[in-house]
Amino acid sequence: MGDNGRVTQETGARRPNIYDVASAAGVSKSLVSLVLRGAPGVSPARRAAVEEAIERLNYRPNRAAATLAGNRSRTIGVVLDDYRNLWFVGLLSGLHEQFAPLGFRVAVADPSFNAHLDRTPVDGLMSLRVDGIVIATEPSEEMFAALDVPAVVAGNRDIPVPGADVVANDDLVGSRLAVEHLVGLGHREIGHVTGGGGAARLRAQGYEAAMRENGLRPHIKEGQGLTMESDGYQASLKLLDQNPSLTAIFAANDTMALGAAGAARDRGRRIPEDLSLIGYDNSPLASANLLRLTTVDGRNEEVGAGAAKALLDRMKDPSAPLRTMLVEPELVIRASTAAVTV
Amino acid sequence: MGDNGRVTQETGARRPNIYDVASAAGVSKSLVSLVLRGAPGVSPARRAAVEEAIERLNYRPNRAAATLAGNRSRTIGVVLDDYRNLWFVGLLSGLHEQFAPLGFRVAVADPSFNAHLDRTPVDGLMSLRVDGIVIATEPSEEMFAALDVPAVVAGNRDIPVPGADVVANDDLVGSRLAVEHLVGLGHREIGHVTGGGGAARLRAQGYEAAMRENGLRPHIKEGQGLTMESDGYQASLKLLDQNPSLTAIFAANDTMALGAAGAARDRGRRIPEDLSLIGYDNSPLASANLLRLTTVDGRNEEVGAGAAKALLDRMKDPSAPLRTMLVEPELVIRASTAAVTV
DNA sequence: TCGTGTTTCTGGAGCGCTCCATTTTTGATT
DNA sequence: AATCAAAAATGGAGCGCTCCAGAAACACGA
Repeated sequence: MGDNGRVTQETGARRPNIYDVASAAGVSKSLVSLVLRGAPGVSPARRAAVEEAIERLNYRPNRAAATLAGNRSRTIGVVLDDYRNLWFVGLLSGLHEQFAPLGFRVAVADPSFNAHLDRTPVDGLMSLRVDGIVIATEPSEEMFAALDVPAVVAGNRDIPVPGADVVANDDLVGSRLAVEHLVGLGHREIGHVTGGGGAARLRAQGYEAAMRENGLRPHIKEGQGLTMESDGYQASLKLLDQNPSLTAIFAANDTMALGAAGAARDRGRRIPEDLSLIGYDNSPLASANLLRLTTVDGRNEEVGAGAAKALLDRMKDPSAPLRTMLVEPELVIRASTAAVTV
Repeated sequence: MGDNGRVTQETGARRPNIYDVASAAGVSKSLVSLVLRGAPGVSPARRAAVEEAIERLNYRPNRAAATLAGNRSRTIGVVLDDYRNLWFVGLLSGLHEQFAPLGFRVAVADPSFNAHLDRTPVDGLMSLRVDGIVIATEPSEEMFAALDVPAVVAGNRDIPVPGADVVANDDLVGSRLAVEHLVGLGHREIGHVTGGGGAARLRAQGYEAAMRENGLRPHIKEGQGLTMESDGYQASLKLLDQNPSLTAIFAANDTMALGAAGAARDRGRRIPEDLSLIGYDNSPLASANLLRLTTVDGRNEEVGAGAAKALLDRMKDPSAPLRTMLVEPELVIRASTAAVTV
């Protein structure tokens, strides 16, 4: 008993391996391996027999063994910084879209988790023997010290990196889009709220340049912490209090824009009637009906797809010169910006 | 040249393995293995020698080999459903907090990714040879078909599961907290917006029961799709239009509450003056200054910690009876609810 | 000095695959 | 039917570890 038909793994029952499948299908283990990897040059009859045996035994390949034997994991590691900032969602789907058809998996690591076991998330991925790494957080020296496979930095382009290609949206252009949209609506007194972190730095820089080009005086307020909602709120309050003539705020990202919207509400400024507001990222937040936020779309899916391509190129030719690829951002106009009322 | 001091891995240079470390430290590979695993009973002198060699050679253990040889990966897999619904963030940190000290990693899989390579995310984790699985999405039959290690379902408790413990917040109690808070503020006409999915179903059920207990008539409106912002918006619009006398809305989660807030604004209802609003999850969204949303905190960190404990218990004793553990939710009162004005 | 237990250290076997060189089978062409 | 190239299938070696049984080193009292 307990052994009939489809095998339900009971305690102690050894998991079937490639040899079990081979003998069940009446072929060699090597042939099973070929079928598993979808290799060409296997006769349809044998392939079907192997597949049937796999199904019947409820066989699952052991990826640890495959990785060890092949010295490659067919996995791409992605280093994230914070799950709460949703820009990575598009990035992941762009990466996945490119890698999946090639048989590569995408594995995610974030710095806060597993910190006890590895010095950096890169360490963790290295010991998984990933075939490539996408760094979607602010890159640091020690990450690159541990690096041993092709890498590409996605999203951050202000920090010079020793040995990685860079793919990002063009934050400078994005900021210009935002400023010019507001200027086109007649705004002259435009504030910017920002925070720590690479992309934010570039966005502030782009804002400042665009303002000067338009002959306008920049007003930048940096939140205490990073680029969270509360930082956007605090910075916006200060901005509004110090410059009552402000008619528009450009926030370094949508989350900070949410904070800015809170500050506007608390200061009795209606959006967009009394204050235009514009964000960055085109996150799910921006399309919420309460905000209907005009925002800069960094096209993170394209950034992800570009990162995937850069990684694949580098895996083919590790000695090719390092490249930086910039994705052109787009302005998404919703209801949080309006012509300035005199 | 290119061989001085700290070894920077060049193309073609074989990665150091446990034997390289052993001979560099003048010990056996077995001793290196012991040091790597932090085993007791290694003399301080040898331990130091090994650690020095590891550092000098820039050695990284090969987890594939360790997993294969030990027939365990010291990794717990987590199946997520959607990165955009942030309730999982607390869950992950609760899980991690418990597992990290025990030397277990936490690996995340989500259904949409790697779908081409595996039939279910559980398949993917199984071939990684995870030592346990936390299912943080709506469990399905086929997930359990592939299962071969201890599993616990976290967050969803309405679906009966064949072979897994369940840890969740008590949605029925949470809904009651919400309704009673509103009733205490004098509300009688309280609507509920909900959507598809297990937790939502229970929350609606709890709402209905609590309403009836208080002698009130329930008003439930389900969005077209799932439990996203737009579903909350649409359902709330209908609710408000059909029941103009409504003074409060309880949303199945914070994201839907954001949608409800949009609907309220579009119908000229101020929050909380004209309409009280209450959410569920206590996500980062709820604390945003624009919303200051009263919400039910499902205490996801505790759910995560509980799931970890359940999993560890089951790893020790696979034959123990299945358990369901419920975490008591808490009401977080912010500024979106107020006494009803007559 | 010699046991005798305890702690520390070691070599061998084997985990389940991939890769490769080789063998077997197939099928086209004389 | 004989020959030969191409296609399909195979067996062996080895990836880098863990685990285990046993060897070596050490501690301590008789």
